[in-house]
Amino acid sequence: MARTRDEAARRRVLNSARDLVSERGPRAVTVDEIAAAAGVGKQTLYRWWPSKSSVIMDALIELTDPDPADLPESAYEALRLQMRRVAAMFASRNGELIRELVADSQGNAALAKDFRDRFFAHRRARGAATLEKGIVTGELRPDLDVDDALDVLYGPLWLRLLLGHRPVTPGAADDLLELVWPGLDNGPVAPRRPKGHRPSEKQRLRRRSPPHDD
Amino acid sequence: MARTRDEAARRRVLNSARDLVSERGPRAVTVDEIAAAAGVGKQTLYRWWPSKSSVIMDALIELTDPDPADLPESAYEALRLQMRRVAAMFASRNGELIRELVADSQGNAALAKDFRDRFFAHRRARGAATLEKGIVTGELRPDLDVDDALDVLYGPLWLRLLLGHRPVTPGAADDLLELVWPGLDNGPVAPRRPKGHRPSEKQRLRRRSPPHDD
DNA sequence: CGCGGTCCGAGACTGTGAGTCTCGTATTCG
DNA sequence: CGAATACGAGACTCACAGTCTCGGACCGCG
Repeated sequence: MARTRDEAARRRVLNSARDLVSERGPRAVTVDEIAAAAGVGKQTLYRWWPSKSSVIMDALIELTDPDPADLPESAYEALRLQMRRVAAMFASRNGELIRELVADSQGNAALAKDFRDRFFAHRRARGAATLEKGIVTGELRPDLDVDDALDVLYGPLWLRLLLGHRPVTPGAADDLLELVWPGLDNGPVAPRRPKGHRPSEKQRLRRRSPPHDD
Repeated sequence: MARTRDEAARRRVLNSARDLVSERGPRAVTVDEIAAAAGVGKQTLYRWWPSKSSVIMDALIELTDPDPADLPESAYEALRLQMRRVAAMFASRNGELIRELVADSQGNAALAKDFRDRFFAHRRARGAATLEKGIVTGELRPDLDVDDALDVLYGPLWLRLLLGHRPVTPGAADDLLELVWPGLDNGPVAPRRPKGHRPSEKQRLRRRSPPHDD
């Protein structure tokens, strides 16, 4: 006995949010602008989203969901690829969106939970799957704590994104994985660590990283 | 040919900021309240600090600077202690301040730089010193990249602080160090890894961490 | 086919709090 | 002693998230 939700309006809002935000950054975009660009009343927007940040998060999730794809068999190479993808995302315009959402999540528990459940958890599950598979194949330590390992692998990338003390590059992902690997590796047993991931002699003698260029 | 800065007023501002913020959290405190509690005009406050966040950061730095103290000889134990201290700080009321400052740093480049230079860099330098000493003594790999190692050790704690997907506890610090250690350790040579830091059999068989209780 | 409930676009309105401006007073350097 | 500047107090501006109000459009149900 009533009117149904206007799906076209929903799409216009998300598209406008995406465009405006990737053009001028999330901080500089106002709710009024998103609504006006979408040709939508503010009330319509607030009927379906609880806050501006929530709209932007929906737009972000649409932007970044495509992924799965096929991963290398080797756990090492699969992790390397996954970490590189995250690094690339952090370095892109989407990284700015993510920073902003994490910022708004401080002091907004509902948004924080939404971010964890709908954005973070998905990606984390992919990493967990890779690790668990590596444990099954014997490439990774059987007693490996998957959650701790994920924190150790991805924490540094998040730290760089949010603190900005160092850039986030694909090369950084390689270095971090290489550094952590001995703690994940199943050591002397089973399928040994893949050849070729050990650093060159030049790299091995390096102590402080020069800035990466990739 | 003029009046000088009122040092007592500066102190009153920082003390009021500290008290109010630790009582009600940084988000809930307004500039007007800080100024009123300090018995100071808002103009005086803005004459010496560029923003509310800047005031809070100054208060935080005063609160958390005391530390150096004597560290264990062993690099492993020194790192463990330092990581535990950071974990404790993150879990305390100061963790909330830090989260808030990082949040405000997104989209405020000046504050971000200030935070890195005056808060983050100090603490990071302490960790770097521990690592460098460990390299000299031969306990740590001679080709260790100190910056990468710091990111790997502390990144997970920052991630938990800012994302909130898992709690930050001293026990977590222990687990993370243990996981990363094989990548830092100088392996079969020189002063071997300290005895007693290897997990018990019960712990080694654990895959996913149960919640820590310390 | 028509009626009532809900959605819609548009935009006025409110609330809040950071940061600025003004003013009369106090201090201190020259 | 006087010009310059800091001070306390508080009024003011401004931006913007979020709410409310309208007349009109849509749609399921009877």
